[in-house]
Amino acid sequence: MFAPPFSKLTFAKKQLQCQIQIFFRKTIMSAASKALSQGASKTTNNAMPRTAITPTRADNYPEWYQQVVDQADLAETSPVRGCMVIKPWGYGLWEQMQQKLDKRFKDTGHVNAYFPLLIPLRLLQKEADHVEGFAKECAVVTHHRLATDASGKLVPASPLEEPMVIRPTSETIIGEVYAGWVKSYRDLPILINQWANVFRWEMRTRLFLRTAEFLWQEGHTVHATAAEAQAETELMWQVYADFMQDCLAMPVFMGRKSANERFPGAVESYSLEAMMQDGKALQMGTSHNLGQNFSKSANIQFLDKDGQHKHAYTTSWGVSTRMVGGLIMAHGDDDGLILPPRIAPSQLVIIPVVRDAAGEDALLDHCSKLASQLGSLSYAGESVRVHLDKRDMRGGDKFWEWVKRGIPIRLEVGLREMEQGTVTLYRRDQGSKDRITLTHDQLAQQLPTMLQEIQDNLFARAKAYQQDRTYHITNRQEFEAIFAKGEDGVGSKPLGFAIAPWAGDGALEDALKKDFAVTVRCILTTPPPAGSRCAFTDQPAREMVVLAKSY
RNA sequence: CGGGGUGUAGCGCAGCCUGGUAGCGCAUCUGCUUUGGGAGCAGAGGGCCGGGAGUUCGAAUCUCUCCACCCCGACCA
Repeated sequence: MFAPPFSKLTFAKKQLQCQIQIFFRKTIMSAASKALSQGASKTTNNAMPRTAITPTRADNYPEWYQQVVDQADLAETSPVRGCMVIKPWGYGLWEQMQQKLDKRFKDTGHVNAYFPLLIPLRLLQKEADHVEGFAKECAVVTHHRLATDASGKLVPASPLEEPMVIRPTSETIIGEVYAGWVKSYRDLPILINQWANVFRWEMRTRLFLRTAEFLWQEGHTVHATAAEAQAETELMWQVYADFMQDCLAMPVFMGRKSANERFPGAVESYSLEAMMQDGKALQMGTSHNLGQNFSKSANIQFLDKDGQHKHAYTTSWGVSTRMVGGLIMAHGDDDGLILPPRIAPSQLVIIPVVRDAAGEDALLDHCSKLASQLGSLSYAGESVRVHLDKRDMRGGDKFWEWVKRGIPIRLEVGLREMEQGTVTLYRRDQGSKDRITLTHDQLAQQLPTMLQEIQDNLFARAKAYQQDRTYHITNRQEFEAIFAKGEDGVGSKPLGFAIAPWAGDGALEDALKKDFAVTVRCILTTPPPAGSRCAFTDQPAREMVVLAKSY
């Protein structure tokens, strides 16, 4: 066994500096290179507990995020620039989100429909602000055929008379269609949602957080009055908030968007802002009151009860696969993903501990029965989702794989448990070695409660973190304590959200963005305390804003 | 679109300066040993070295030229 040249280690220097130093001293070089090539620490040193994910959140948050996406088997980059492959465990998460949201949409009177992927250029052209907002990031289809050139290569042929854009969002095409549907006040309201993919030519992409193509839902509604449209916008905003808190166990700040941050073409945008564990904000969803902007550009008119032709009022609202990224960064730890039970694709995994072939069949049979027994229980109005992991792998590998995937509960069942009629249970919201032994009856009795405990626990943790990192500030010095970098590259307070009385304008927002990379995430609905003054301009405060760095 | 970098086995890399047709770790497969935790030992399979052209007896290595991707900026759910 000889030591490999140091250069071999350089690529991972950043993540593994600490480990490398230890390894060098101990000259366990084979262990080190093994660890490096797996992108995971294999240290056996007690002084530094081994984590399933390397680096840790504290060491390198962005890299930790990428590793979790990889190690939890959620998604990977694809051969297509900027586009991801969502793998079954990641897609399962999205399916759970879809299911829960869809129910809420239906419960509030909406129905689903589907509109075309391609949008003729002239439609996009119609709304000026909208054009300006999306023009730079559209993929454009210009040909409708492929031909082979002299060298046998496929080349686009037959140019389209009018190019089409791949929808970056569907306001324009849906507006065009709605214009044909709406004639009378009797046709209103229209309450439609679409589950779809959209495409935006993003410069820099990160799995789930910003990819060129992503999956989302977009609700598009039409109303007879401004008040109805406003009510719809706020209703769906609230539906999102309930979903995020109840299912994703994520607390959010809710507020209006400033003119700078508003959706192109909207009169008012309302957002939900969640805090990630690095103190940065992630916009989890938006609900827009589009006023008459799109109904005028698409000519959505109706004959009202009073015999007058009027332009309708429209709204749109959406959330995307980006929420998966938010979920990872809100709940994950240094051992990987942690999933709230309500949206976990599987809530419980049974890992049979097989010692030798002798008892294997009986054990698997025993576990299958246990799985169906547990699967017949219900939690949060649904059957408990149980997975039996029968794969022919070593137990330890399976154990850690499920830790990294974030499954809420792991059960181990070996011959010993089988004989005793017990299981060994581990909760993902507790230490990876913390286990309890339960009889089947105890388990069946306690499981639903335990799932809810995990759900509540995750929310409470996220909420505590959010509150801990939310600072109420009244002046610029307090702002800079959070966001201005000192000599060591960090502020004197941990990065987080600042809530400030505000009387600023777009120019001030631009300045804060330029100097501190901080933006107004949203304008809270709560008014500023009487007599309070803007933290930056010292003018009488108009409103309270949430300031943060964001994804 | 500006600045920098990288393309060698599934993944991560070495080899290139000083040309002699390819190596390491992990992963994979097989056997034995292990087994309440992310194994051990032994063996095996896997690469026209991003594409093309040139120099040369000979190119992963030198020259030219394309192409792709990554990082930093401008943009964003």
